[in-house]
Amino acid sequence: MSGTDFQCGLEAVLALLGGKWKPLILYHLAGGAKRTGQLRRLVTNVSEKMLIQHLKELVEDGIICRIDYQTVPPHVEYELTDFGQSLAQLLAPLCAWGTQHTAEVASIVQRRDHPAEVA
Amino acid sequence: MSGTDFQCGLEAVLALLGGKWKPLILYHLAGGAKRTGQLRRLVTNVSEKMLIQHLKELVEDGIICRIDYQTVPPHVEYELTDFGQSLAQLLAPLCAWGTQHTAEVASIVQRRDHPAEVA
DNA sequence: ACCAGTACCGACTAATTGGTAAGTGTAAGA
DNA sequence: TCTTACACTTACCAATTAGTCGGTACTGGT
Repeated sequence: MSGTDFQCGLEAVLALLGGKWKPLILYHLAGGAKRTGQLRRLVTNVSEKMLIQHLKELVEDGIICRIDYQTVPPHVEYELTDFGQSLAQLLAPLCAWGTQHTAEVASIVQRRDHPAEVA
Repeated sequence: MSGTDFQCGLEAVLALLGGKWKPLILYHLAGGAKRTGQLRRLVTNVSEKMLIQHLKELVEDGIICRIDYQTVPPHVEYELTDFGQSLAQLLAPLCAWGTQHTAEVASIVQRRDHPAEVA
């Protein structure tokens, strides 16, 4: 046994998308190729280190590909592969659900921070 | 600002399902109420501590509910709430994708463990 | 009497993950 | 010339997350 056997497809997906920002990166890349700096601004709060680290992992996993324009002030873009596309499309329903329940989720998360403040 | 503002619905979902085993727990609970020991056996590799911790969080977040039969050798069951149901249903497509691409994902994950062993 | 099992708690430790801050080399703009 | 920006790296530290082990209160089987 190698830990590579998934008891349910969910685990396979989780193995690919584990990492605080990966789903967000995929989401933004679903709208087309972006360069590094663009992503850093789109995925607010991500540190440069984590962005690049996750980007590298996603490239290694064949989910996105890196396009280097070989110019001297560097210009690099990232784009979803077909595999990544199919994965990114799965996120749309989650995103929609989250948008619908934003208020509910926000109040749940707040309740976690300030415990029992209600009557 | 409180960190409770999501730039995309995805973050809301992630706020609820962050935790190594939560998606798996929801998945198993989608098949009906289960008692603690059952879940511990279903979600293989989970430690008792993590299971219970996640279960508690999910209860606090209103995603599942705890049914205590008040018997003396304790008997407790966990069941999805309506809210949790709607969340759990989102996981089905992910699970299906993972099942379809199991082989591909498995080889990707292995490539991460043993770096460059190929010709 | 003793051990196993139920659901759960708490202290302590280990591993993973995330974050900060600095530096690289080049070139365009002020 | 001095600063900014590009994409990225490295070293180091903090926070989160997970895991181990032992204990609780009770009962049923042997």
